[in-house]
Amino acid sequence: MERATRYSKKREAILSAIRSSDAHPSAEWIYRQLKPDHPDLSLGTVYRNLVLFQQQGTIQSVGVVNGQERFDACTQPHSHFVCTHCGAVIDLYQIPMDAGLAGAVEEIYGFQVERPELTFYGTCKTCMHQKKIEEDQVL
Amino acid sequence: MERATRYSKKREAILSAIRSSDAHPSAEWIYRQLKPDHPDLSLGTVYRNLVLFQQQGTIQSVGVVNGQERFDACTQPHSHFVCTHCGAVIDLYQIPMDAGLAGAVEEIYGFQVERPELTFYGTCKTCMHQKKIEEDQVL
DNA sequence: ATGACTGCAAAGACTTTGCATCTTT
DNA sequence: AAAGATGCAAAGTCTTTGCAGTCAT
Repeated sequence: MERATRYSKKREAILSAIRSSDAHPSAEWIYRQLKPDHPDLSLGTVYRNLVLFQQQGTIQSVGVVNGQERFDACTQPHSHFVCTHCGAVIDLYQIPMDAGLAGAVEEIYGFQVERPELTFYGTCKTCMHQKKIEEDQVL
Repeated sequence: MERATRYSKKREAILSAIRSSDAHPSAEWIYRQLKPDHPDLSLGTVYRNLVLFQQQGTIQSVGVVNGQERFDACTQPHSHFVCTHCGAVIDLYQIPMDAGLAGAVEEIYGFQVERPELTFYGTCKTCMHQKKIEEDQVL
């Protein structure tokens, strides 16, 4: 038995905020983003709706970065890059995920794969420049 | 200037606990594992050493599962399976990671890749059996 | 009117940290 | 003796939740 879902202005705004960003926002980011136009928005509502969207399959978590869970409105399989310096999460649409691997996992190990995730951790362009500047200053 | 590290019995025990398990333990798991033989061990020490091991490159985080960070003493690139039902994290040594992709990310996007991570989320064998039993009971 | 949605604040879970004490070198 | 490592407990962060009031249907 599923619980009925009603329309809610704030829910719509929350989903819209996620969809309009490619930064893979956190709950806190969404909250700060919407607070000016929705002064009575509460963080609890953001969290509750994030749970709902995930249950619906409308959004997906892309993992926890620096202690905060990050979300993606694009639920098609695609790769990500996570900058370990600034915490940026960036879509890598040009890096293909081998579609056959999920099937291989199911065959070889007998697991049921719901979602593959290919993520690269490292330093983004901006932070590389920043690091270079800092190094030059020290030398 | 680096800070010197001295020998410590507990540090050794913590690393050994991680190395002797293939379950990708959490801080809590390590703590409970060692507590019987080290009654005066504190959770803070476990956390502090986990940070140290990661800085040294001795261990790696494999991400946060059900709110708890999980660690791996095997720092060679290899794939993982995460069961979203029981939280198990399992090595997939037979699922190769395309070694060329990291290079492609660096070339195409100009990022510096330090670590690729290929993870499959789904239901493990044990939980699939469990689910089947539950479904049969309902019907 | 009913049941879903929300704000608010308290509670929870996990992790970090300050300080006094103990260990290693 | 000097500096690192630890225990303990408090504090910090992020997230969840109970309850009373509000809103959609």
